[in-house]
Amino acid sequence: MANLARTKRVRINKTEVCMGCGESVFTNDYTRGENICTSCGLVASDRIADRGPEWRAFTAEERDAKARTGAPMRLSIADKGLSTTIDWRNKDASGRALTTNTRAAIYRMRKWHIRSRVHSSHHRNLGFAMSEMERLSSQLGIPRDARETAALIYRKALTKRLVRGRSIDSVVAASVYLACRIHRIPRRLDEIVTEAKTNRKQISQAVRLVISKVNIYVPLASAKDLIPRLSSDLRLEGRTVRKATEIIKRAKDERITIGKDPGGIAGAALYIAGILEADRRTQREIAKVSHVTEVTIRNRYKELVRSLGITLDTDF
DNA sequence: AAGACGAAAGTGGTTGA
DNA sequence: TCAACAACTTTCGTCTT
Repeated sequence: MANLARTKRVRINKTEVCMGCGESVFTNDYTRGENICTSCGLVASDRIADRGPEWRAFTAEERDAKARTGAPMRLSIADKGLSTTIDWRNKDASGRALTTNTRAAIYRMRKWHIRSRVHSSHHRNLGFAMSEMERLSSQLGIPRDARETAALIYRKALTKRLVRGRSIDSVVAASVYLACRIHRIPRRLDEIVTEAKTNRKQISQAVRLVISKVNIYVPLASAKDLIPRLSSDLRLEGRTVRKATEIIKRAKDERITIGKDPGGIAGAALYIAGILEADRRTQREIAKVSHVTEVTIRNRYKELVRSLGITLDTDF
């Protein structure tokens, strides 16, 4: 009876109903880490946090037994955030100075403790890699969970000895890029390249290597995932965005998207949707935000119109 | 004058021998 | 390792709004 009001964890995604207008039209804007209703523009946070513990306890003993403490384990810290350190001060827990004998013992312990921590090249490597990864993903605004995925990919690559003979930076950049793909965060390789410490060639080599040798499923970049980012850059209206999404879905079913630049497909879909919904943008504007040329937008849009049988007559 | 169109030639990456 | 290839880009003259 007492626990009836327990908060439920709620996850909002495309299938959820908008609290603002009641329509079920959410799209995820992973670039900005938000969910935006395509009908009324309501922005909802990804999750409504449940601040309470996930367990229930009915007696004091039970509570004590179930309580846990400490920071969560994180893969993006070289030692997963679980290391112990030995203080440099020669004082005991209550602040008293140590005796000469104990001090010598502590000194030896400290020495070996530090040595063992950076003992293997593996750990040393991770130390460098994780700080670079933190820098890179902060620079690119990558959300926490994608960073953890990137860290996991890097660890796998390292244990498979893929970093040998390659720069740490290139494998780090590749891991971050792949993590974005897995989390469907639209980041082009070029965006990673501009912030990374190595060149494009090395990074793309590392990307291919990791895909082939590390056992991870990396989905292909899809036009659908680009829609939220592009449409908000173009300030398109909700109905246009929905129309574009529909066009992409149909194009995918018709299998005409294979091997094509997703930017071109997404751009063309938005162009068509703009005409149909009287919310038009020029090919130049769209080409600019989609990072393809006007010619590509044109080719894709001609192709889409032809194979989907879309008529662009707006006056009726 | 801006936007759209399409032809032609050039570029970088993938694939298969 | 090389050539063939598809997709995409650059450039440019022309047509449309």
